[in-house]
Amino acid sequence: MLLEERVCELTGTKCLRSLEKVHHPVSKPLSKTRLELIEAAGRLSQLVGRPRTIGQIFGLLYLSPRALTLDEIAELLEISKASASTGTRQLLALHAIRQVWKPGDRKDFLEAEPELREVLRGVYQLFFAPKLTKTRGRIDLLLETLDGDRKAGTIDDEEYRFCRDRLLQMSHLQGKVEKVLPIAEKFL
Amino acid sequence: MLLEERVCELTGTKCLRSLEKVHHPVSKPLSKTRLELIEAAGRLSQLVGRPRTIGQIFGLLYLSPRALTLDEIAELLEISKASASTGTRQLLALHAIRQVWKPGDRKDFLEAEPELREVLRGVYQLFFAPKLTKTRGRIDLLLETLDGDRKAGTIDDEEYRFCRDRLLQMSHLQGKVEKVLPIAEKFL
DNA sequence: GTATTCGTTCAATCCGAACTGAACGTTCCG
DNA sequence: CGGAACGTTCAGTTCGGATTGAACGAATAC
Repeated sequence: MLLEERVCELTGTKCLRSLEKVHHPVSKPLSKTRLELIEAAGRLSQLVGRPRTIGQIFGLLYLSPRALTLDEIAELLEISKASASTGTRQLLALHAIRQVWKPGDRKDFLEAEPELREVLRGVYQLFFAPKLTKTRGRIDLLLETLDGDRKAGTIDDEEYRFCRDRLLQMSHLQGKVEKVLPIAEKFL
Repeated sequence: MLLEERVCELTGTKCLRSLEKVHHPVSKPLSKTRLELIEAAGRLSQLVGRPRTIGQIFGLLYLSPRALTLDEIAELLEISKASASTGTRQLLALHAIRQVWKPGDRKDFLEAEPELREVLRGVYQLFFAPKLTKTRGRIDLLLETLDGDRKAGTIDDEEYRFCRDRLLQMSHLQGKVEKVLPIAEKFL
């Protein structure tokens, strides 16, 4: 096997790293279905601007009949344990997955929240909703900034009225979105 | 000024490129309000996984009392004309901005769609809706793949039933989302 | 005709987020 | 006590998408 000696620049310690595409010995090969869902979930995840790993981990767990450990996740997805750790913690924060403990085993076992509605709810409540309320504050701030701009003489009256009108429109839509989304969620 | 000679690797032609941070001579400095909205729109854009430039261009145009040309957009946002071009074309595809032509001027003038609801509608219809229907197809395909997995003996009956159940749940939620979103849009 | 002035396209570069290996803190076991 | 087995953290690297300069085609101007 082709190997490369690497020196950790921080500590000076050495390690060997394989240059070949290592084929991790998978405990039990994943079915085609699971592999495809993992890929699809990964794409979906990065479609909405999240790291691909997050989606992959959830996809893996969602089709997993039993809870998996961090090491199993890392092995099955062929990612580092570090990635698996950060990914699972993010998913835990979103309430998309849960930790379960098995008696007599120190490992954390992870399983997907089975109710997809809850997952969506978590993503909305903990990810989108905060951004929405922040946006509201920012628009209000912009209206003040605009008044400042006029007083400072940076803009003329026509531009002032124009911008004010548009900012108010933004504020209006923002308010409606904030009202409609929770209602829509009820109908899922 | 610090200059660097660069040779285009494709054609062998040479050019000088400034290494200093060039401070473009802005035709008319933007007001603080517009600058802040541009920044916020840029962040919002990359929050949902789109390039920052897209949001910035829309933000600029939305608070612009008059339509702007490609060159003005590039100059005001301090981005290349190439970026401005690709960005505006994406926004045009989403119906978020429009082209207007002024008699006796060869340039394209660009202005934001004033009705934000229309912008949202465009983003949904032309960006999200296609992904949603594709997802439906993909879930159906996964159900077939799952049958294949069982026949191939890759999975046992228990795993088959488990995965089938979860895939059906996905299908169910997907259907509901596809129904609810257009209705929610009506209420904006 | 040739020379500009547009917008677009494309290979190459750049940049930042995602990922990684190694170190670390903790807990459990002998 | 070690030391092994965990999960987490962090500096450093990788990598893919955003961005760019240059080339290009089309339309106009001279």
